[in-house]
Parts: sequence; structure tokens; C-alpha cells
Amino acid sequence: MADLKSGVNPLFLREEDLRQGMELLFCGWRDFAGEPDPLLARRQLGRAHHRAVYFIGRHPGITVGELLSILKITKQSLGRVLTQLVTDGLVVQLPGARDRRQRCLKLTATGEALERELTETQRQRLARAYRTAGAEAVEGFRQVLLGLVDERDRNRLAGAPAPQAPQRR
Amino acid sequence: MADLKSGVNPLFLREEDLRQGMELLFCGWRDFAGEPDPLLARRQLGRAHHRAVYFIGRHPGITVGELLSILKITKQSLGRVLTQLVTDGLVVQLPGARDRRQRCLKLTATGEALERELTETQRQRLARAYRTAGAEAVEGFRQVLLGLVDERDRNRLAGAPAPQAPQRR
DNA sequence: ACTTTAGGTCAGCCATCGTGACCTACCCTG
DNA sequence: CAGGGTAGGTCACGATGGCTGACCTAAAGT
Repeated sequence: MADLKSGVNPLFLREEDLRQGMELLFCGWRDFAGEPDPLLARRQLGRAHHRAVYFIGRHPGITVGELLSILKITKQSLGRVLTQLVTDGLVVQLPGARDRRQRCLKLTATGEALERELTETQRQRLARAYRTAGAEAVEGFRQVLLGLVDERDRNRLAGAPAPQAPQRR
Repeated sequence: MADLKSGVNPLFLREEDLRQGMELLFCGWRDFAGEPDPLLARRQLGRAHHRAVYFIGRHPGITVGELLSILKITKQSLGRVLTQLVTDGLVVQLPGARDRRQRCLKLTATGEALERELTETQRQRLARAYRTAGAEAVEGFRQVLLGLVDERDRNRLAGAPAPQAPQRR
């Protein structure tokens, strides 16, 4: 298995470095994503709800289809979560102006409050990590992660972190 | 650096930057973790099995307890996975030399082959991201992720990526 | 007008992870 | 050796969150 270490290839491509990166990614995500779990449990919600609320908050007016392509889950899975969020009064669905088939999603005031509360713990964790690592490290962090995501999503993530839903409206 | 002039304000701790980081983390993990799913499905395994196989491969002789503390799941959940891996002939359990209550876990030859196959796709993805971003970015990537994980796990991840099982916590 | 397609829903299945209780086997200390 | 603590396993059961398949409605294409 000791195949790569012989090479004079760039240091950061060694087997061991890649392994370490994978593990960091696993643990980083594990602890980051798990942070709001207690808060969610208190409201009978799960991570799926958090993800939906987060992206709706970030892209007010986003359609279900757009949300699906971000979350990469099926309509049905999202539908369940969305139904609960609507009946709980955290999200509203408005028929699209341009295309009335669409349901444009927005957070209610309550939904926004929840989103802020949930994300706050994560924001703090990330901010701490950013502060400790420094601005240059943050830039590297971004670049590597950007290279990790599928081509399709790079545009949305890379340049303009659009605060509202992209192109269509 | 490639810092966009959009942010005129001093720090990189702006709301927007943090949000972008969260989204990158989500998408990066989503695509990275999902990569081996087709391979797993073909063998009737799930991500849970991959995680177990990965960490056993990385820390041969790791005990069940240590594995639990890495994965942060319950005994029961891990037990199910482990039982299947053992009956499938991918993992063996050996009584600990020092403490015979322990079951030290190791991959069989078949298990190692599977591990390599599963991780290979991810390795390639990560290597590509590393190559594109450059060595400096990789260092930043590591630092930020390290700051993201809980205190407890930093030691294992930070300095020496210990090839054998680390000391107990 | 009729078909196609995008967006969305309903019903039901399955894998994973969780909790709580309880068990064996083993280690350590008095 | 007794007794308590620890490592690991097990059983029953429930919740979550994915999935497929069938189906609906509204718009678009021809």
C-alpha cells in the first residue's frame, strides 16, 4: 500500500495528508452539523428542517425545485419537511408571479427567529475557527472546499454569494 | 489575496462570509461524502459501514470504545454495523492483549481491499481540490477545520496523524 | 386541442441512528 | 475472594430521513 510516498510529488498530495484531510472534514462536519441538535430536539425538529430553514432564509423566494437542487434530496423528502414547517408557521408558500406552478418559499418572522437561533451556535463556532486560523487560512479553506463540490454548484457558491434567489424571480 | 473588494470592512467575520463558509462546508461534505454511495449500494452497505471500515483501516487494532468516541454514535448503532462487517468477513475482532474485555478491530484482506476501493473516489476528489487550490490553501483548509472540531479530537487530528490507536481519552 | 413537462403531493418502504434495560466477561481493589 | 466498575454485546422499540411509484395540476410547446 506504500505506493505514493516514494514520489517527489507535491507534499500535500501524499497519502497521509489526504487521509488527514478526510478525517478533518469528517470531524469538522460532525461537530459543526451537530451543534444545533439540542435546540432542534427541543422543538421536535430535525437537521432536515434546519437545512431547509437555513436555505430558505438565505434565498427568500426560492422555489421548491431550486431548494431540491441544493439539498440534493427528493421532492418527497423535502415535501415532508416543508409541510411541517408550513403548518408550524415557520415558512409560507406563495405562488410564483412568473409561473404560478411554483411555490416560492419565505420564512415568517417566527421562522427567521428560529433560523437565527439555530445558526447562531454554528456561526460562533465557525467565527472562532476563522479567527484562530486567520484570514489567509480562511481563503484557503474556501478554495479547497470549492474544489470539492460538484461543478454544478460552484457558480452559486464561488463568486457572488447571492443573498436572494439566483436568476429567476 | 484574491479578496474581493466587495468587503470593504475590516474583518473576514462578516455575516456574509460566515454564511458562505457554512454553505461551502455543507456542499463540500455533501458531495464528498456522497461519492462512494453507488459502490456501497452495490454491496448492500451504507455510509455507516464505510465510516467504520475507514477508521478501522486507519487505526488497526482500534477498540470498539475508541471507535465509538470517534464516530460519536451509540454502541447499538455501531454494533449493528460491526456485526455485519464481521459476518461479511471484512473485519475481525481480536481480544485485547492488555485487557481481554476489549475487542480490537482489524480489517481482513478483503476489508482492506474494500476500504481502498471506497476511499479511492474520495481521495481523487480531495487530491484534485488540493491540487487546484495549492499547498498554501491546503494548510488554511486544515487550520480552519481543526478549529471547527471539538477540543477533544484536536490532538488526534492535529499533529501526528497516528497510524496506531491513540491513547485513551 | 392535445401532448409534454415542470412542479408538487400522497402512500408506503427501508436504512440508520437513537433510547433504555439488561447481560456477560473481565479488571481492579480491598 | 468479594464487590464494584468497565468493555462490550444484545433485545425491544421508536424516530428520522432518505427512497420509489403513482398521481395531480398548471403551464408550455406544437
